[in-house]
Amino acid sequence: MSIAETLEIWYNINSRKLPWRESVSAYHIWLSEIILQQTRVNQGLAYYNRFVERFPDIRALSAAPVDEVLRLWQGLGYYTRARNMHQTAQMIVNKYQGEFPVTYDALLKLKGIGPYTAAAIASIAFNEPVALVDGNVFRVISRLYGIDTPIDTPKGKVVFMQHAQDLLNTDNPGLHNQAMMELGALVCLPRNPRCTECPLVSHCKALKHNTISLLPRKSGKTSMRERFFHYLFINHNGFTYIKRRENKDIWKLLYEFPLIETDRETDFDQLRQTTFWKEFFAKTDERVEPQVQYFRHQLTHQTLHCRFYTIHTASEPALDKHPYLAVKIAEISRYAIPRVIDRFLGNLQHERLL
DNA sequence: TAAGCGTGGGG
DNA sequence: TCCCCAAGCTT
Repeated sequence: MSIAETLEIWYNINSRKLPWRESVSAYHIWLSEIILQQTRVNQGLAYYNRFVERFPDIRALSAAPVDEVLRLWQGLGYYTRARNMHQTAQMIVNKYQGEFPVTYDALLKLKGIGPYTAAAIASIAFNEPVALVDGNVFRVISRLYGIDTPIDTPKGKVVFMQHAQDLLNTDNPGLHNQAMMELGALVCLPRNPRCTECPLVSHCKALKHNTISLLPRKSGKTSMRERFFHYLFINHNGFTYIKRRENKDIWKLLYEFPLIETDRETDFDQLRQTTFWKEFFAKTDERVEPQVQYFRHQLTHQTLHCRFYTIHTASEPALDKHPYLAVKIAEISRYAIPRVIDRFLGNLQHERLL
């Protein structure tokens, strides 16, 4: 029996039951694939269900304001995915009469759809014989064939893509692709893989050569940046102030409190000397609560040191130079906010309940 | 082309 | 606690 045949038999017995696997609609496949980019099934599942319920079809999604889409996406990370997904929905409704393109090449042209997602939709929804390569497939193939070419290089992408395409069962490409990923997700794990349960154990070069723990190989080299965020949580008669991040940085289009960013640890006195502070509080007297809440927030290539200063003011801060939005504190939940601000607000609520 | 983009879970 | 990793894409 071929590797592909063995794999499919295993998949038909062992695959997880997941909501998007109940559907063959390109919309559902697309939605799940965008959500699952760099995201575990367990983390994305609830988001998928919420999106399908709120936006049952692509027209509903295209008609929503981007702020609502981001609010629903809040907490999932990589927010560009939500913006691109929304734009693509509008493109498909306005230019393609609400119908997805049906080929890999055409799908690839849409925003937020790269080689992986185009192959996933084309093979699963439209039965096109294109292999896909994601993190799971890199792992399975590198071990199966004992390939130590680094996966995070242009050459690596070519090499692994070729092997994946050679291995593809063109009779049922969608099933085959999902089976490859499922094997990586359930059996061929990054650490402590379950080789005794693996249907391909007799074919596995890495197991034979005892190189499982060395594969897949990565070229490495990543740098870490430290940033210091000082958030001003204003309370003026139950109102606080927020603004949408518009620049090319993290959390684009998410809302946040007035922010003073520094490139090193900064104490409170230094903060009060900043131009922003002087301008912002020029017209009012600020009373800062003594306890400052600190959160260390870890991103992939940045460590954020976030301090939240709760500040009561007698009158409204100067909004002419700094166009912040006044919102009732109880109504912040209407806006999409970064996880670390959500954590801060959660702490507040928790303390008040105690 | 390499760097940047979030968050949560697990070892 | 720290580091790795996860159904990748964009610029």
